[in-house]
This record gives sequence, structure tokens and C-alpha cells, in this order.
Amino acid sequence: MGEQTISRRARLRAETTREIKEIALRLMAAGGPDAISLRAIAREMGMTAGAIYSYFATRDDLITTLISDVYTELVDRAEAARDAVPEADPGGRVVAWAQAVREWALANPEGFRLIYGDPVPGYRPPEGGAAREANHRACGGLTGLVAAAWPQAEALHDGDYDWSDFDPDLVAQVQGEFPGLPPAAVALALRVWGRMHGLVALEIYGHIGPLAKDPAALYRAEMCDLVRSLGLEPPA
Amino acid sequence: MGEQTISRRARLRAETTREIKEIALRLMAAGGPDAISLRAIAREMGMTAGAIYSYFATRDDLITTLISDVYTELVDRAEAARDAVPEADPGGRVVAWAQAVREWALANPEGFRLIYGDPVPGYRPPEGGAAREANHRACGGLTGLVAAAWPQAEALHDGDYDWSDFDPDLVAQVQGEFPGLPPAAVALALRVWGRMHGLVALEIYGHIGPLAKDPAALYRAEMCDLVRSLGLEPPA
DNA sequence: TAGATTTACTACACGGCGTTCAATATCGAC
DNA sequence: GTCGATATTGAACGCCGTGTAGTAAATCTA
Repeated sequence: MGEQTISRRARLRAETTREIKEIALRLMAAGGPDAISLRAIAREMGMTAGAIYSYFATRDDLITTLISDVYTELVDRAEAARDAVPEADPGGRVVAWAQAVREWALANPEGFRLIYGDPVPGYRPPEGGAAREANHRACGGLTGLVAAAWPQAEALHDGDYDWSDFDPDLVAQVQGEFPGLPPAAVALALRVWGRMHGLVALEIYGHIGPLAKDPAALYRAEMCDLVRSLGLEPPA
Repeated sequence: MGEQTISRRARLRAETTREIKEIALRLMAAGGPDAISLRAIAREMGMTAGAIYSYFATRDDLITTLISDVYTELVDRAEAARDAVPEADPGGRVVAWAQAVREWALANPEGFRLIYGDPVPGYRPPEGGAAREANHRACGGLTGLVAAAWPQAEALHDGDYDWSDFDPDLVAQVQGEFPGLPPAAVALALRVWGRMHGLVALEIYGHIGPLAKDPAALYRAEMCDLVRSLGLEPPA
């Protein structure tokens, strides 16, 4: 039954799916998250709104896919920035990760809102979150940063944690990637995540912009402080 | 022209306004921020949607008022929690403020989204933010916490800042309330804000919940670390 | 008290939204 | 060339915010 024919249909389908997502992202970038409407997308494609239901069961399905795509892009970016700094400079890798996230967020504020805020009017994410996998990658990446600092950081952070305090999937991932790392390091990684996230979220949602003229300097200072609290040296 | 009659009309009007806001908040708490629709409110009041335009020029006006009210409530709560701890324990006051914010957010997640997220479908805040005043109070409160710690904190945080780096209104407020406090302390206050905000935002939006079983412990640890980074002693 | 004016509200219309569904066009499979 | 799956349409339903015209009542003026 000719592989080509099947793959041809599949290719057309994939192409249309890609176009839907692309237009959705473009509309979002142009007019905010609520500009993502099936009717607007269809209009842009010369189709009817109902036609999209051949590709996504519902609007929320489309949104969930978008979140996953965008989140993956963000994590890719963060990992790349981190890997551009040699492993011998763990503090620099932390800062690189953080800066990459902030710069991506500023360049794609709607994407940031999609991932970390209320994405779109009535959207409710599916069970387990919209982009469970990307979320795990982000958390795993942060755990890696903490793992590299753990020899120095361990003495600075106490508190007793148990593996049962965390999501089993995450635990499996961490124990696979960083054998010997204690659960307290995962707790620290989550805290680091929160610390990286806070100022960026405030900035993206316009709470800091009016008050401080140079949010980048604030963030830089905060990240240097973070690195020091991990027992590392901040980069020059 | 009878004072009473005027005040009577005004009172009825104020009462209706209050009822609109109350129902809006109830709808929001019940069905998420997007459940706030003029039609739903009017339905609940036995009115027509158009009637609400006698009280609020537009839906966004109503939302802005709600944000301001809710934000004021949050700041009230935080200030009260802070003031319940003696001034002799500045670290305890910091933690009390932070805990109050987190607990309020967990109890009123929709309110938190209203303030710190995308409030509602197509809502766009007015120039200068939706609740400029409450925002200033929040920021001022944090600056006060930092001011109390500044003797110890100053040595731990460098970086040169100028008053011109910050919003003039905020500068005036700070200089009035805390004379002698340098601009670097304001920068630190904003960073503290970000640090308090990060984990709560991640938790409210469901990014941490699935990963960590006890977010409260994480937050507590993070806040103790924050207090230490201000050169203070965390509470027992 | 009688008339003029302001105010609160209804009724209806407009366009936009997500979603469903029967009918139809399209096109690979045989 | 015909069959059958797939993609797409077009109309409908019930939401939504927002205007506008008209009405009824409360308030002010004389």
C-alpha cells in the first residue's frame, strides 16, 4: 500500500498542523494571548473555524500543544546558554541559564505568559499540567546546576528531605542523571527555580518596570547573590 | 436641597456598586477569573448586562477596581502579619510578611492571578498599572523591612544605584518614610520582592505542586535563607 | 404641587467567540 | 472509474462585551 501515499497524506496533515500552530503563535505575539481564536486562525488560513477540529479536538488542546512547543523552545535555549559556559565555571552556568530565561521571556512575553501564567481566557490545563515533559526538563536542568554546586552548597543549606517528598518521575530522573545526589539538592533546585522566576515574572507582568529603570541590573545582582548562596563564584 | 436625598441616592448607588463587586469576586472565586462577565453578574442581580454600565464605564474598569480592592486587601493582610511581630525581630517580620502573602495567595488563588497574572480575557490595565497605589504600598512595605535590616544588610550587598534608577513617586515615598536610606536599599527591596514572589507564583500556577509534596517547607526554607542574606536571624 | 431634568434600567441589535453537526467536496486506494 | 476515508463547509446554538434608543422612576426647580 505505497508508503509514499500514506506519508504524503501524513505530511500534508503535519504541514497544516504546523501552520495552525505558527499562525496561533503569530496572532499571540501580535495581539496577546486572547488573540488566539480558532476563528481568527481559520480566517488567516482561508478556512472555516470548524475545520481546525480535524487537527485539534478542542481549543484547549491547541493551547496545550502550543505551551508544550514554546516551553520546549525555552528549555532548549536555557540548556544551550548553560552549555556555552565550561563546566569548570558552575557559577557562570547558573547565571547563563538564568539570563537566557529572562532574555527569552522579554523577547517572548506572550510565550512566558502562556507557560507560567493564565494562558488564555477559559483555558484549563489537562491533569498533570500542560507541559509535564518540558517542566521536568526545566527542573532537571536546574537540578543539574545545583548538583554541580552541591559540594559547596551542601554545607550552606540544611533541612531534612526525603525522596518521597517529590514527584516519583522527577526522582527517577534525578537519581538516574545524578546518582548520589541527596533529596535536599532537589529541594534546593526548586528554590533556585523560584528565585530565578520571581523577578522575571514581576517584570513581564509589569510590576517592576514602572518602579525600576534597569531591571536587568536588579536581576544580575540577584543572580550573583544566588550563585554565592550556592557557595560558588559569580562570573566577572 | 436636602443633604439626605443626595446622600440617599449616593448610598443606593454605593450599595449597588458594592454588590456588583461582591458578586464579581464570588463568581471569580467559583469559576475562575474568566467567569467574571457582566452578563453573569447582571443575571445574578436580576438586571440586564447594560445596566452595569451605569456604574462602570466598561468591563475593564470593573476589573481594575477589583484588582485595586483585592490588592489592597492583600497588602493589609501582609502589613498586619508584619506588625504582629515586634520590631525587635526584623527577621521575623520579614518571614511574617512573606508567609502572609503566600497564605493569602493559597486562600485566594484567583485574587492572586488577578493581581499578578493575566486577570481576565482581553483585559488591558490602564496606564501606570491597574493598582498603582497598592503596588506602591507593597513596595514601600518591603522597603521598610529592608530598612530595618539595612545596618546588617548593607555590607552584604554592593552595587551602585542612584535615586534616578527608580520611579520618582516611589523615591519620594521612601525618602519620606525612611530618611537616610540609600537607593541601594530600594534595589534590595525589589529583589526581596522577587524572591518572595517566585515560589508563590510557581505554586499558584501549578508548576511546583506536582513536583514537591510540601511547598510550604520549601518556601519556609527559602525565606529563612532570604532573612539570612539580609544579615538577620530567622525566627525559631 | 406641577413641570423639568437627571438617573437607572430594559429591550434589542451587532459582531465575536467555541463548539457541534449534517452535508459536501476532495483525493488516495483499489 | 468507483469506493471510501478524510477534509472542509455552512449554518446553527448559546455564550460574551458593547452600544443605542426608549421608558419609568426618582430628584430638583419654581
